[in-house]
Amino acid sequence: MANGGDPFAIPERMDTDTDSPKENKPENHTSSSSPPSPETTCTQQGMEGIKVYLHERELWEKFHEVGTEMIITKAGRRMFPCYKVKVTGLNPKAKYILLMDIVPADDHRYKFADNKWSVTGKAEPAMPGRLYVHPDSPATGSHWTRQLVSFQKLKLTNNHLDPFGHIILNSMHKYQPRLHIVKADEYNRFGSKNTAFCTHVFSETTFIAVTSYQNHKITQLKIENNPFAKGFRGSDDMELHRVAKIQGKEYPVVPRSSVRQRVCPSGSPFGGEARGLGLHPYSCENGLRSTTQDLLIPPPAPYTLPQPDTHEHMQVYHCNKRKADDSCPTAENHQYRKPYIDSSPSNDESYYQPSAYPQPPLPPSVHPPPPGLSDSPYRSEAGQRQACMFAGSEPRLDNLCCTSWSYSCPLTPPMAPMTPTDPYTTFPHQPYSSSPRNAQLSSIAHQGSPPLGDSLSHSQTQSTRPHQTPQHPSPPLREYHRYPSSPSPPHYHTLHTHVRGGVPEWSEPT
DNA sequence: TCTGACACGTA
DNA sequence: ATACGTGTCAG
Repeated sequence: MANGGDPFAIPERMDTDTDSPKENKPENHTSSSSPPSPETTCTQQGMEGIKVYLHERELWEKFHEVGTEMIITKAGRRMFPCYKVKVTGLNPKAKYILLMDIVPADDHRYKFADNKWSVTGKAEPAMPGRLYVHPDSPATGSHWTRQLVSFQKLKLTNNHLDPFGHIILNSMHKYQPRLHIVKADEYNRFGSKNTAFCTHVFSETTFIAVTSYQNHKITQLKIENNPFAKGFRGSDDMELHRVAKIQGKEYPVVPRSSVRQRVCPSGSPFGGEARGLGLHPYSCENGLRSTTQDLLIPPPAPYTLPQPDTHEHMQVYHCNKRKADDSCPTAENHQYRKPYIDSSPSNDESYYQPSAYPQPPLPPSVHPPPPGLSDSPYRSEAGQRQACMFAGSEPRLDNLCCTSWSYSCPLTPPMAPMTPTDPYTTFPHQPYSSSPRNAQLSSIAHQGSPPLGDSLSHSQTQSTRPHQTPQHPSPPLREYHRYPSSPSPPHYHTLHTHVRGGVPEWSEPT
């Protein structure tokens, strides 16, 4: 195993990709010059025609060719390149929830040695899947298509007990970010039998989580392209010196950015010889579409996440921040804002609020938002709201409901055997329960949810080109165990964003 | 491997 | 000016 192939490559992907990618490119294609390719296409009940284009794909590809690394820290670290997409094909009047999750790309643990990544063992149990709901959600198609949708505020952490709602990852493991577009119903809810959603995967966004950069090439790419790292950029001369130095020659002047690692002149370390990891430079293809059921189906054992039981494992966070998301301005009328964590850390992160949580089981009907939810801070603070996070062993979009966040235990059986070592199996998530909202949410959570799966309609698409093993013909997602078809965990998640009078008015900034 | 103080940069 | 996003570096 191992590296033999391409560590970076994603194991079987659902490749049903079909649609030809590079065809219709929207004008707005955010990514500059390159192949436009509509990286994705959704097809299904109301989701057909939706296309998603990865912004700055060329930049992603540069990183991908080298083997993208994303730093994970206890406090949470943003991703760079930032995950931004251009979405087209949405019904201007319909409301959608856009969210992301990051799933294991495979079952391996990696190491970086000899200037290349290689498999060094079996992956740790997957962290509970957390969903990062774009702070503008829910919003109209018009809103989402008007401008780039940025997930720049999303943060990655290696803290399994992270209280901020950041996405939890294991260091030295490879991951695949995914974007989900969920259609909300007229009440801004979703999760009903007819809820439609589609999933978009850009293979060039796969990365290995690290606590410190391993490949110096990646460090340099980050420094060269991330504005916040400008301080580490050196002059050309310095760069020359730096390079020379790392190559073994000594020079008097060395930029700060200089380093601890040697540059590897050839090829991408990632995948060792697997230069062509198969993953890169391709435009995304679309076409993957699975039925609702596919998504609902629990991932194969290997991929499964812990606990079947759990409410305790589900978490939904909502982040209310003081500032509007840079790229995603939102409504200004917030009425509420409060930290949900007692011991909240001082930064604004403290405004993340887990909306739902483990709680006692509840009544089945989730849809009418539980009292109180309507007033929840969620909606309010729209302008400040940063994002919502969902967490669970395996989030399931199909269970999301957008009027309030909540989850319930699924009918679905546990996805898989829980791993004893999984921290989440035992982590109580107590911190969150302090929030009233949480209580309410939780109250909704856990109820048995209808087998949404069956009726849930959605479509999935994947931008990646089919590479490697096309052996799995159909339900791509399911076959890939480390790559669940949907963020679906064993629980039932419901998202409720405050609704007033039935239909919240998410203002759409211009 | 991982952590946290640090300088330096953006916004 | 403040807040906070960066990689560095020593431990």
